[in-house]
Order: sequence, then C-alpha cells, then structure tokens
Amino acid sequence: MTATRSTRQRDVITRIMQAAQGPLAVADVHDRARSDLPGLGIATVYRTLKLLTDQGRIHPVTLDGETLYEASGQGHHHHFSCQDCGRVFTLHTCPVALPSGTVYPGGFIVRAHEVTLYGQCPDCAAQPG
Amino acid sequence: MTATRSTRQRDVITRIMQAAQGPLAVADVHDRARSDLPGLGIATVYRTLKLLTDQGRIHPVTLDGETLYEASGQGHHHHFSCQDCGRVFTLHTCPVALPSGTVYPGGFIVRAHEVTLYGQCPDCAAQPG
DNA sequence: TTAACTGCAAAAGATTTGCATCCCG
DNA sequence: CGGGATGCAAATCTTTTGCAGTTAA
Repeated sequence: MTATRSTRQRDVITRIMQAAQGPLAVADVHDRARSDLPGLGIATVYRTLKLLTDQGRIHPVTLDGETLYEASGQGHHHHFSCQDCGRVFTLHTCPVALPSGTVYPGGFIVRAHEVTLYGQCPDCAAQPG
Repeated sequence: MTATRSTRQRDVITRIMQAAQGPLAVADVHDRARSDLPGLGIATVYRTLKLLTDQGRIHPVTLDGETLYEASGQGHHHHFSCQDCGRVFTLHTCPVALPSGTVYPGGFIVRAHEVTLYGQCPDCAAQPG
C-alpha cells in the first residue's frame, strides 16, 4: 500500500482549506499559501488539492466555468454568488426540499441537488451608488 | 456597423442548438454538425457559439466543470444530470420559490437562482442491473 | 467586388506529468 | 537509507487568434 506523508506544503494547504469561509480557486489557494511558503509551486497546489479531494477532505464546486474547492463535512449547504464583487458565500439554509429517492416529474430519481443563488451580497448592498 | 452573414455553418449550428433536448458540449455540437458539414473546423464552432451567445440566442451552462450551451427563450427551467449515463436533461418544473428581490437569511438579495438535480434518468432506471 | 467567414495552424491559458532532487519516517 | 513529495519545465488539453483563401450579398 502507498504511504502518504505529512509535509509542510500539505499542512499549509490543508489549513487554508479548513479556514476558508467559502470555496476557493486554485490561484487563491496558491496565493494564500505563498505567505507561508514563498517557493511553493503551482503543481504542488494542484497535486495536493487532488489528493485532498481523493481523500474526501475537500471537493470541487464549479461556478461560472471556474473550478473552486471547499472543505467537505460542512453538512448540506449551497452557494450564493455576488454579481457585484464576484465572491462566493456558503449558505446554511436550503431553499429546496428534495429527499434522496424523490421521483421528479418525468421519472427522474433524485439522489442529490445543487443550488446556487445569484444577486447582491450584504457588503455590496451596503455600498452607496 | 458590422454586418452578420448567414452561412451554411451558422445555419447548421443554429438548427442543432434549437433542436437539442438539453444543453450540449462544444464537442457534441461539432460532432453533430459534421454529419452535414464534414470539414467543419472546431474554431468555427467556438466562434459561432460565442456569436449566438452574444446575440442572446443561446447561453452557457456549467456542469461538473464542463461548459455546455443551450437555446435561450425556453423560459425558467433547471437541469437534471444523470449520474449513470452523463446526459443532461431540461426540467420544466422548478423546486424552489424565490422571486427576484427575495432577501435570503444573512442579507443576501436574490436576483436569480440555478438548480441542478443529480440522480438516475428514466432510461437508466429502466435498465436491468 | 469586397468585407465577413472559414479552416488550419500557431498561440494562449489551465492543468498534468517527467524527472532530478529533496526530505519525511 | 529509500520511497514519497516537490519544484521546474515540458507536455496536454481546451479555447482563442492570425492569416490567407473563400464566399455571401
């Protein structure tokens, strides 16, 4: 069996993912990680995000064509994408009630669902103009 | 002002988009169009899809990291992605009730929403095994 | 006729991979 | 020590762009 090592790079990236308030792009993770590890290569970020994904510790979210990553195990939730500032927030309330196994009109058996809301975040709504 | 011509390539691609039962990937459009136009270049497909998008006749949908395109003007609808066969279907009933302007918990002002359901389509559910 | 359109190939951007070196255990 | 991990650069893949030939109007 293949061993998996603990390294400074992995520790830093893992901590960043756990501390994030919403999903992050690969470039965001790279930028944040370089505060601690200036020489960190982008390839290591990709490899580590893939590793964490395979381990189920994080998972990808695709939004407007961009692939973002967020920590797993935060329970059922969805996202809000601000059309003004572009940031993505995690929503803790779910606007749909579709238990796994629900049969949708047309005979579609629902196992999971994803919802993304678009609009203006509180910060942008508070901005004048 | 810049004129826009009608060409055999554009006609074929436009017809394909209008006839599609759900969103299509660029490669799908290219494959289908080559039945009529064997020499069609992929660049023309990209250019035509962008043109149609700018004209508002189609629009992109991102699913599992893939960019798909579908005809516009079909009214409010969502998608169902089959976890078995990978096809994407258009749903004509909406599982959420969020009128534009709704203020979501946390102060998020909702302008639009997108829902994707995942599970098994009727065809795959009917398969033995 | 002639400016827009097309196909091809080169270019650009994002992600993956080969390899020599590094370092965790 | 020894094999997994890393950084760099080369390789892939997807999408865009430059160009010379083609074609709609």
